[in-house]
Amino acid sequence: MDMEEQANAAATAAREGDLADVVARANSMPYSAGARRQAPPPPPPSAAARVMIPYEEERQRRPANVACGGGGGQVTFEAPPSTVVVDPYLLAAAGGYGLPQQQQHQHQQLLAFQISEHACCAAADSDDPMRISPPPPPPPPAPHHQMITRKNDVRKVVCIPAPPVMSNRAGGGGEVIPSDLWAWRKYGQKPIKGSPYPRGYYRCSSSKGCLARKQVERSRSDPNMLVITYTAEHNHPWPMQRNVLAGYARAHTHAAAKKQQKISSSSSADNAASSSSSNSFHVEQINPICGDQLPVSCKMPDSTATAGDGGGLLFEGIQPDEVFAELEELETDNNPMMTSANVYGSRGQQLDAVISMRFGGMKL
DNA sequence: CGTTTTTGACCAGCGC
DNA sequence: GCGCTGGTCAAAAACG
Repeated sequence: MDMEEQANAAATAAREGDLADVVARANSMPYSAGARRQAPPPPPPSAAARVMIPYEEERQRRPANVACGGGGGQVTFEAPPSTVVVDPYLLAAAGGYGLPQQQQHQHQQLLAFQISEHACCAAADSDDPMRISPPPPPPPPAPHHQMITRKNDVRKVVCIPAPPVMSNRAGGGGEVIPSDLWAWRKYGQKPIKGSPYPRGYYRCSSSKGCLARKQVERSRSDPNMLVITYTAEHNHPWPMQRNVLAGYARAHTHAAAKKQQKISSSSSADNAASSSSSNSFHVEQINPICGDQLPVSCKMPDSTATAGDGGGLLFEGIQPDEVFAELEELETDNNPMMTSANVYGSRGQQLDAVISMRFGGMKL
């Protein structure tokens, strides 16, 4: 299935006011303006998808049972049970922190998609699902079968639908990523051999001394998927207050961004949708623990898009559970496939958009 | 002033 | 040992 077509279709439907499609539309929206100086845009996705990468060999040997919904086609393969772990910081990244305990628990259930050892990204990278599902015969374990850092750090890999490649987009060679609740600061970017897309390196800036890092890159074979690799853990439960304005706007207030904002403002409905969708993303996921295919719409807060996210501004003036309740009502009323446990607002701005969707007479 | 992004340079792990 | 590659550092520039 052509994910780009699907994204476009979703975007079109979203403009018509359907909530589910609005959420889906988030996937196709640019998340932020990156920075100015940038590498030339990556080659067309189609070309990238055909690139045979060094990881292919390893991928074919990989056992598994974890499916990764790629916004379209899903690839199922096996993953070592031990790798299926729900990480606190990942849960927080998905909105787990700050929620009532019961909701956190529910959230954790829904977020049991965390897949370590790049199982998910392997699926995302795969340009030939049939090669993986049904799984190939169990291969002999490779010495470095798992995508582990050279320092033997355990990594957790999460695949999320990515915005379409924007040729004029700045930030990581056109890379535009959704952020989670944490504050990330980009500290490096490298072109990766075999991939037309650069990899961005981020570290947690919410707290000094936090070792948490993440790497963000587009899937080699599926540009519509972002592969986010988390390394190390946060040593703090919640993004701390900080001055997010300094430097932050750099990635958001460039002429191009402003220009685009101007254009998009022509439609108020469109505007509301974009202000909301541009701050969230949606994950079609499968619970790897029970193996059940539980499509979960996980609308994660995206405070700011790229690394400079305003973790410290979370739930500004609005209680999380308050919004949660609203969203629960909203979702159960309009989209049984979505649950309140996986829909969040992270900032006043985003929540305003969400709430306006709820009360603004917008068709949902 | 504090923070961020960008980017070239540097360092370390791995394979040959 | 050497080269390749990935990961990190740090200076410069920019922003509110």
